[in-house]
Amino acid sequence: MARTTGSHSDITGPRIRAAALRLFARHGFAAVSMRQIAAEVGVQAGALYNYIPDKQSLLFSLMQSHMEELLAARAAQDVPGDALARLEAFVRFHIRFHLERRDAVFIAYMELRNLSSENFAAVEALRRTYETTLEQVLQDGVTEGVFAIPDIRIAARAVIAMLNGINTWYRVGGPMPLDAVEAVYWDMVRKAVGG
Amino acid sequence: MARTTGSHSDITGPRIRAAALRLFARHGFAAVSMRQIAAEVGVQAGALYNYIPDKQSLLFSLMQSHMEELLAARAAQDVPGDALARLEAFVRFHIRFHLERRDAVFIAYMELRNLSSENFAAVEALRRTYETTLEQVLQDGVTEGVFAIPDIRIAARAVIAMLNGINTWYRVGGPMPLDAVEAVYWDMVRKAVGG
DNA sequence: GTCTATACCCAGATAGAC
DNA sequence: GTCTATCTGGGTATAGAC
Repeated sequence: MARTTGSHSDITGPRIRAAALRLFARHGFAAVSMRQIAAEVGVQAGALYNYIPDKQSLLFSLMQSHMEELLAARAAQDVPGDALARLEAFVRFHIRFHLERRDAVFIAYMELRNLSSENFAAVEALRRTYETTLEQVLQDGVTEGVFAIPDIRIAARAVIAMLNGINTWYRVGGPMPLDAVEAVYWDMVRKAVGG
Repeated sequence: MARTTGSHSDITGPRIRAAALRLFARHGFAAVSMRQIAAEVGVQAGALYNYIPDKQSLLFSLMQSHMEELLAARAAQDVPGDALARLEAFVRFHIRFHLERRDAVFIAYMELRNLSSENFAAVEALRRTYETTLEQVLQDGVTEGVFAIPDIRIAARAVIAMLNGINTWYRVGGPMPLDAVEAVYWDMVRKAVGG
């Protein structure tokens, strides 16, 4: 018979993170209480502090993990090749990765102002690194003569902003297959950079 | 000599709205207290309730006003003409309007989940109406044969998302003139729709 | 219309028993 | 590692004097 009290260190930690991710995404960091998170996990509020030093560290940890997973996945995905193919791969990767992690993506964009300045700087550095991986592809394409882009940095931001917009309206299981979404956005991105 | 207490109904109301707009944009709706707003205005918290029924009505009112001003400005700006010119006008209008009202724009996009379902529906309808004014231009351009767009609705959303991204990085008074920003984004939008 | 005072409730975080 | 109990502070909103 299961104990209702005792040691659960290896499962409670991840469950706290999962519950916080869901609740922060749904209601916002400031609107979610530690007691709500604890209730979702099935422990008392005080028990959370065996796993996290405070609420804000929990937020930062969630954002940092998300960004690091994003960067790792991006690094594994960006294989050598011509710039046009690499840009298409970026677009499709970005769409899929971000649709698979809506909660984390939502938090990463909406809760930046709830980070301390040091934590903000750390997350911002990771975000900037991701942006740079796209800039590199765009720059290579310009060098190869296949892209026509007046401002690389702005173009990278514009592409990412455009793709991030998908999360606000696309519903998995809806009428439009993911492949079709990718194709439509890839068409627009390709044209926008003159490819 | 100025009274420190008494009647100020015609100035206190707007000051409450201005303070709330600024504080909500900076710290988030849930993180801002009525006491903070009152302190910013220079009254006690209880006095706020002479002007607003509750905190959420204040948020809704700010968002609704913003969207209505946006729609009014858009209606005044969209003059007849060829689709390419109207699209350029939309892009330049959207950029300028949104950069001039960063706080309201930020709130309108970030605080939707803090609205009651009725209030959310009202704001969403206004947002959708704005989106439709862009769709109309895109549709006209396709009909005229000057645009090549696989999906009008997605294209409109993509353009708006791309342009909204400007607010996250552009700083008025920074190294880049507004004209240059408009030109770069117009170049990308024009190409993206095949114009 | 604004004030003071307060009702009522919940927040984050900690202490010490088990 | 989790519990119960609690500290301390602050939240929205209202009541009634001025």
